[in-house]
Amino acid sequence: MTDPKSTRMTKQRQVILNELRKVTSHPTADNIYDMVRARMPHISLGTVYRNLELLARQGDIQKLSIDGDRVHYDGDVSEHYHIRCVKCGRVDDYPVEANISTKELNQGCGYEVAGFKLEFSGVCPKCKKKSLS
Amino acid sequence: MTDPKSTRMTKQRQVILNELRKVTSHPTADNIYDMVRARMPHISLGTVYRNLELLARQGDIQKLSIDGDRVHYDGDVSEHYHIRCVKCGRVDDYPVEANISTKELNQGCGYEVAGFKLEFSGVCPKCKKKSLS
DNA sequence: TTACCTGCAAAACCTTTGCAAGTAC
DNA sequence: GTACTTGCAAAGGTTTTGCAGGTAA
Repeated sequence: MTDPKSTRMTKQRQVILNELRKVTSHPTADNIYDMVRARMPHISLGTVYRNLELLARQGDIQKLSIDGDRVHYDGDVSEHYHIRCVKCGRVDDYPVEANISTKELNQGCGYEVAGFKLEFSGVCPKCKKKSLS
Repeated sequence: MTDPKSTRMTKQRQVILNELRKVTSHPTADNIYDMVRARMPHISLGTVYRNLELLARQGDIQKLSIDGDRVHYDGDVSEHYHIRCVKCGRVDDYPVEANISTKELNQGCGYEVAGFKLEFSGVCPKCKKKSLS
């Protein structure tokens, strides 16, 4: 896939973006496919993937791809961090300040450092309850 | 796959561990398959995956699964961080101190926090050169 | 009008798994 | 002897892609 020179706001793209901005649940591509199909039954999964990729490249959404498991998407592009449940895979926002300044980054091993990813892991409230019973 | 009650040090497992400890290159399962096949031509890729999983669960090696791309493995289990080249996917050690204390972690959003993953991204020296020409 | 985009289905890709034979302990 | 492990090959699940017809600007 090569980058297009310009992009168009198609109905599909708009609906995907809307649905994603509407929730705080960090859905996977498949989740988003389901959400969007409720409004647009004939959309294809391929289109969902193509648009998520494009929107992420444009900076309209965020791709959360930490930890091997499948990719999650976030309509909130402001700087914040996440926590993933090791039992069920659920992803939530995690309010913490990371004092890693990007200024001090360009010092190691010859890389042109661009940024970092930080993700927490743990057991979510629901799974905590479940393991008690 | 359920955890075995005890594990045996098979030749395959030993060679995989040796090869991984020998390098600092953070290879993927496929890379390791190639490395091991040089010494043990009949080993199967399935065996490599099974052993990497098991060794990681035992804490003998580290699984680096940040950032969507395929999983890399690290024979060095001491605490340190990594940087991944956004162009070629290469993974190197990145010497930085992260002052995120695990004590302050159990405060957010009802999770039982277990840990965090931190990975840097940038352009590696080779790819920097390439993009200049 | 013309890139860009879509739906569909097939392909690609990495990883996991079932099974019968082999092996560490 | 008996779990644990292997090689092989097939299956699994997610993501990507080719193509011909559609559509935003």
